[in-house]
Amino acid sequence: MALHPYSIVQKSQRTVRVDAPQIPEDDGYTWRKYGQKEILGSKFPRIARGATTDIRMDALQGKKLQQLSDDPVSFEITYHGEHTCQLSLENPPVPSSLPELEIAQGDWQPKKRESALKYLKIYD
DNA sequence: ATCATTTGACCCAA
DNA sequence: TTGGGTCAAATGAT
Repeated sequence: MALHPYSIVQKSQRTVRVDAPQIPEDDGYTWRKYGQKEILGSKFPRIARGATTDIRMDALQGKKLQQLSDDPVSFEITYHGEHTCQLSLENPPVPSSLPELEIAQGDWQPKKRESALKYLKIYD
C-alpha cells in the first residue's frame, strides 16, 4: 500500500489519504467492522473497525474509514494509537489471567471491558 | 463450529 | 437533545 501524504491530527493519531485501489485493507492486520454511521454533511457513512489479530486487549486498536467522495474515490483512514501486537501469528501470546486485560496502551481503548473480553473469547 | 458483517439500539459528550 | 461512536443479536460466510 503506497501511502500518500498524511497529516498529524493528534498525538498518536494520523490520517492518511489513499486512492481507491490502494485502500489499505490489507495492512498486515485483521480488522473487524463493528459499526457504521451516517455522518451529517457527509455523503458516505463512516465505518468503525477494530483490530482482532491479537487476543491481547492491549493490542486492540481503533480504525475508522471515511469515504470522502465517489468520483476519484478516496478514503480517509484514521488510526488511533499504535499496534502493540506481533505480526507473527505463530505462537500468539496468551494472557494467563484476566487482570492483564485491563491494560490498554495508547489513547484508544474499548469503552467497556466486557466487550474486550468478548473479543478475547472469540479467539480463545 | 468459528469468525466476520449488518444494523438498529444504546450510550455519552457536546 | 443531537450527533456520532459502540454494542450486540441476527445473519452471512467458510
